[in-house]
Amino acid sequence: MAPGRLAISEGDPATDLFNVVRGSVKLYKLLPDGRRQVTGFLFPGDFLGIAFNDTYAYSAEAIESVQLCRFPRGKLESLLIELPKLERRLLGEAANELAAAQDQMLLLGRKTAQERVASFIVSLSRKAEKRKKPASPIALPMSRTDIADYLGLTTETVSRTLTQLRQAGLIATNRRNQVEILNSRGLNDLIDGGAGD
Amino acid sequence: MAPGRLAISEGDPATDLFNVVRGSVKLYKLLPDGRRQVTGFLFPGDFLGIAFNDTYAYSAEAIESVQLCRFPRGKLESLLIELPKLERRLLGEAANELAAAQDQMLLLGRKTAQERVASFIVSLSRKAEKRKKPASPIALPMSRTDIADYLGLTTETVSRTLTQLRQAGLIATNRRNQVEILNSRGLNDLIDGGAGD
DNA sequence: CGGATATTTGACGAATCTCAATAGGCGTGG
DNA sequence: CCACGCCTATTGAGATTCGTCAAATATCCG
Repeated sequence: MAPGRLAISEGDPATDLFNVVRGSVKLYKLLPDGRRQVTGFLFPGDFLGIAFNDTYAYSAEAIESVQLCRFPRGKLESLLIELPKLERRLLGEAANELAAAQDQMLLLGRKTAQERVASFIVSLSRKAEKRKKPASPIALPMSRTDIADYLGLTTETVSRTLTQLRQAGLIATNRRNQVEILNSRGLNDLIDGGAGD
Repeated sequence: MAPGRLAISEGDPATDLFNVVRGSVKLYKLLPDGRRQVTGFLFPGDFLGIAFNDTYAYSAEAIESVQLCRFPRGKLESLLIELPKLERRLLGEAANELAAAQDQMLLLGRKTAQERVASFIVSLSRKAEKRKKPASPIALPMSRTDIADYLGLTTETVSRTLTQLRQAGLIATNRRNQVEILNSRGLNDLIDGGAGD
């Protein structure tokens, strides 16, 4: 699936469940006037479309070229009955998403721009590690606009904040949209106001 | 359980699952320096402690005097095996929480103070309806501080915004922490920038 | 190499926060 | 039943962070 291609659309009937095989995906919700909130980024191994309601709660769009593994909802139902372990697995996935959502609420409601960007970088780094990838440098396949809409900021503020972090010697930015973590300790201190306040 | 009493604490082993029988509960996360994000309010019928991980992701505190129905985790496991329907029910609850969390991310990341407060009032009104209670007037059992920490604002901004909505003729405030919705249409227009922008 | 797009940087303004003071509500005790 | 005191909510004035608008620079790709 090509970059920019829509996988699912908010409000559509939730007919399928997907698993990301390759590439990355962004999830988002829109307001009528175009304001956008990116609610998450998905990477290989993540599930897409965990909606036990009738319709999807958000839209999903490919960032990089993406390969998805599709489970039609109907077959899923019977699969769940055959494989109770799968249901438990999905339940676990949902719980993880829920915990991530709560962290994100804390970020959006109470963190400063600097704390948000630092949190974002560290969070991507940790996710990369979980996928057995190096914790640094980490790729930022999404645009500044996507990051801004994820962090509740503007692209300008994201850009300025990255510059600050770079000037503070905490990170370095590669030309290939990669971020290298130079001072992991310092970055972690920033995340929840432990220092730098 | 008396108001202010802690039901579960962030990071504690997730030993129990609760159902709210009577009263209301707030869920929240804290930053080390005391900043707080309220991630949700629970009312009768809602589940508390849906954490399939080892530990709770947030703390929970009684707002009004609360009565909880407790399911020890161990018994729950066997219950789930006996009653697959319960597991499905929990899955549904988790999905609903997830959808609510995404709405809240949109609110925290992209809505103005006025839109946040209007959204909050309407959302409480809808929840009240689901519990077969009148859609107006609605009780606000939580303090202004709780509301502010839920909406990512300060108590002062919440207070000022309520005053604005009152002066605009959209709501009336009872002395008993109740809000009456005078102009439902107007309030709904505010929620996602449909008008008033 | 050149045009289009994305990112960075700059100057200014606005929404919200902070700090401070006032007013209102509620319980206790006279 | 009313007065006092405490706590919460409201209101006000000024500060600050972040957003807006605009321009410059970098990157991508044909």
